[in-house]
Amino acid sequence: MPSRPRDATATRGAILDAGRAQFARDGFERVTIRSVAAEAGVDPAMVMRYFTNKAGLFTEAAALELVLPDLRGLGPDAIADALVDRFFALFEESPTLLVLLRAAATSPEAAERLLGVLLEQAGPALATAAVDRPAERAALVGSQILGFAFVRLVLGAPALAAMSREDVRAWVGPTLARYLTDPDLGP
Amino acid sequence: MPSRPRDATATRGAILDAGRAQFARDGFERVTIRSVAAEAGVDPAMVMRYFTNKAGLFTEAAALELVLPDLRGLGPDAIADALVDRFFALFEESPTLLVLLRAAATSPEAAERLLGVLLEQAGPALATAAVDRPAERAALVGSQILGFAFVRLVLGAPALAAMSREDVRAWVGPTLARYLTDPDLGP
DNA sequence: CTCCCTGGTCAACGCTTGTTGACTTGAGGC
DNA sequence: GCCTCAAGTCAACAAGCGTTGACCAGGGAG
Repeated sequence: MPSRPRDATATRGAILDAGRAQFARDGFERVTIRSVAAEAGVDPAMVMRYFTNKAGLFTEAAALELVLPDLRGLGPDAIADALVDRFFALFEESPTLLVLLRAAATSPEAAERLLGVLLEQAGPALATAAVDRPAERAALVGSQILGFAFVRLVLGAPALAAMSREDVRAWVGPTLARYLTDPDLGP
Repeated sequence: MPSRPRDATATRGAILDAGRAQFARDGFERVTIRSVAAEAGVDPAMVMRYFTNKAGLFTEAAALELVLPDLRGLGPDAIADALVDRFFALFEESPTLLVLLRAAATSPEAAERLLGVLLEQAGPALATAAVDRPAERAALVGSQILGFAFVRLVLGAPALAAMSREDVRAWVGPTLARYLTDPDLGP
């Protein structure tokens, strides 16, 4: 056994990383504490020590801050580009949003958390760019972003999976811009 | 005990209905054969008798035919209205598509099935209305429809959940129309 | 060197799950 | 009235799960 040096924060981090990776791949229920511990090279009891629960591990693995850019004063095209770039980066830099997206489909708690992210983080930021009806417009932007991520990353549709960041900008950017700024939209 | 009359097709149907309802509410893994049997008022062994497997029950509960309308010769607005109406009805008349949407998030097999529905059923029908790049345009339409359903039905966002069919037409119809028919879209 | 606290191990528990096989019951054909 | 086969019941199985508590070890402080 290599028996790594004893380091609480390191093993805690290893468990959290392994958990996040598995939650992103398999959702909540298919992930077992034993499989997370195995991937982290750790005893299953360590998971309980640091996260008390499987739910506790998930809660921490799914903690998310969108940190959206300031959209005030930008034109429709610039808004769209900024949003596409930010979400593109968000999905690339960490699997956290994918964790939440996957789990939300089968867990009411996770769904509520993702809805909270949408309403409390994305909502206010997007509202600053909406010409009217900010709740509807922000939710529609969220629906297109999540739907795109779902079909691209979860279903793995080739037509969307093959798109580069520039492609995504060109294809869905205008939709996001219009959802926020088109005054003729809505009933 | 009321002891209903012995009727194979009736109990089979009761099991299938209960299974579909629970899969639509909870996804695949949270549903247990015992809970389905209980809701159907039947012994758990009956589920195995008629569907051999939990997977077999799911396969049958998730069988889906979109039956999209013929879009050829329609203008952009008519195309959008027809699509919104059809999917609105699809989600209302049966929980099957919701079953597939929920399960796809955590099961590769279900994801492949939903992707198959998208590529083999929605794809060809939508391609008849696409000005070019039919694969990309059809997938984008699918992403917006599934994303809308996800945020409305799974997350339960109030702004989308409160929309009537006419509201949905007015808000997302133009997006669907442009994804298919806007010649300036894409890279 | 010795204490002791923290990080880590181990084996087991109780429970639920999918699934099985042997059994019982009911109704229609002779 | 009885026989038979389909429909339905019952109890149990093996496996996997989350979780627990008692135990070991190792390294810095005195």
